Amino acid sequence: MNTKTREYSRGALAKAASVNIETVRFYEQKGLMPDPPRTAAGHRRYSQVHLERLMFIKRAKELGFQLEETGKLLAMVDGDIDCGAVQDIANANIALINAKIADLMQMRDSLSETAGKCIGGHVPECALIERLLASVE
Amino acid sequence: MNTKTREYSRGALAKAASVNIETVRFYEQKGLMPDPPRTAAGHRRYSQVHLERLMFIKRAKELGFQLEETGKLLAMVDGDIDCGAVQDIANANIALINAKIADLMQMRDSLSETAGKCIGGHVPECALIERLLASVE
DNA sequence: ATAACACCTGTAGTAACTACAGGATCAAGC
DNA sequence: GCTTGATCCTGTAGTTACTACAGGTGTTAT
Repeated sequence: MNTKTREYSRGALAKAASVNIETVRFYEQKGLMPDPPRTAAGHRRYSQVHLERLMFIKRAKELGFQLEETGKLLAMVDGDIDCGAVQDIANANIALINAKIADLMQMRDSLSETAGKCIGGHVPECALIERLLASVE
Repeated sequence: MNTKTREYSRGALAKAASVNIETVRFYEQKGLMPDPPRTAAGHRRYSQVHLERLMFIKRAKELGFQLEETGKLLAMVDGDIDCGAVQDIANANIALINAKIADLMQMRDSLSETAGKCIGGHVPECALIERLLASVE
């Protein structure tokens, strides 16, 4: 537990969380981050709370959550946490990720199989191009 | 070989290739598809050549090529084919796909490991939320 | 003739940012 | 106290690969 209440400018917050400075503003626009208090001149002043929240979003992203799902998770953190609901969101995401992986593996296998037949060089007989041309009918 | 020179409206072409009708216009805007001849009233008239090209783009997409790369492949089809250059594009794409797969697998493994610890129910102790909250410092 | 459909254009929306431009403010050094 | 350079502010546009509308014109079938 740290009781020290550090403050951050937008740039400092972004740096502390290792995200792009513009991303912070973007998350505010999207409602994922709260509008921070401002200095008299209108500069944003963030606290540790904001940094935690930004890190939360970043970690969720690293686990493949879309911002919309991340928003749902944050809403639960703000309200009350339903571990069952969280599990549902997680499982849906796992299914989505698995589908993407399957798609990509299909692409890769198909592509590398064809590309493996390429003989190289400046010639008109190219296995990959032939495959893509595969005339209609 | 079919010598029958069928003609297609935009909708018919899209249907023949199983792509969205708007996608055809989009590919024309991007320069991947040539501007087709028009009827007196300005309606596009496509031929078999256009259908072949649209199918080419569709197949390239199925192999994971971005439109820009697909454009390069098409340029070679229009000019002269360098199988070595095609191979390079293909290999770059395979590397890209593999990187995406690795990323997604990392996400999935990490996520399913954590989600597996969730006990479900309407409780505050949620393994996934805990992990995302992981306080700073 | 009229209805229903397909086509035309331009524009805006999607996801998740990123990158300006043009101006205001801040912090540090002298 | 003043200057200078960094950082901040806002609004807006660009990225990828489409998709979806609105409001109007053309085509086709009955």
